Amino acid sequence: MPEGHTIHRLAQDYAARLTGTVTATSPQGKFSDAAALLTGGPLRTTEAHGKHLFLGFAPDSWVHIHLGLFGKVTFGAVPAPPPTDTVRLRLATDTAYVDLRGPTTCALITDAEKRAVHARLGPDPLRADADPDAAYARVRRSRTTIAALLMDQKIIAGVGNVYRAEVLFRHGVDPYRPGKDITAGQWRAIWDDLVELMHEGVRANRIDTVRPEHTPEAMGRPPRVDDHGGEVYVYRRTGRPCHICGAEIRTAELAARNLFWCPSCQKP
DNA sequence: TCCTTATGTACAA
DNA sequence: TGTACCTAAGGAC
Repeated sequence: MPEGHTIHRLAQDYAARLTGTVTATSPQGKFSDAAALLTGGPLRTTEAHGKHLFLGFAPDSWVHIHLGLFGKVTFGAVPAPPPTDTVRLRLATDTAYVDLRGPTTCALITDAEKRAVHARLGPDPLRADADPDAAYARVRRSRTTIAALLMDQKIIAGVGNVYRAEVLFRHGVDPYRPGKDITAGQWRAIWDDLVELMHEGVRANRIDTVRPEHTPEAMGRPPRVDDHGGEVYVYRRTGRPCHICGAEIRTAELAARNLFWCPSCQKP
């Protein structure tokens, strides 16, 4: 379930679990040749930028992974069970194994190709080298809606449909507001909030965006469970009451994705 | 057992 | 804007 926090967490987990000599296989078949090249070497380093994951093996040799909408990674201890035939890449050591299924990208690339991936991505709130002003320089010039801009990985890397909906709610911003009408102060607040929310997402390995004062307990309401594993204000809550004002959460399709917002808390 | 849906992206027209 | 791609879970039959 991949937004940027998932990928940064995977970078940490791959590095922590795969120490020592690695054996690589591709039961599904599409990565067999590359797996043979990786086998016998150590996993030297891992890195994430937005939703892109890089596993560093030999010098000038990286596995570039993008999970897309369906990709999943599962970790386990040896003895590893026989892989199912959908496992694109299994990396195994003496003590652990990691299975990758359904990625949109899994390719062996060079340093230069990796640099090209970084070059087409915007700043990532989870990276220390990120420059929020570089993102705002593009946002403030754009007539495109802020909802679409937040999903554009060239502008800001790592935000997906959940963080997009939730951060706009938290700042009371109408998703249809054009980028050029977002003030520098608003952008800074949104960025700083994403930094905090996404770091918490890496730590917890899920997306929680509800402030302590708005939890069901704090508001004297029955406990609730959002079906994607985190506590949120608007994502996939179409037709249900806003946690703050009680208005019905709305949904609409925007650039082939579902957008969720509270029409009362996020007025035009 | 079939159909829908999903936290994504790239490419063609 | 539409379509293709990759997988699995949940719900309707």
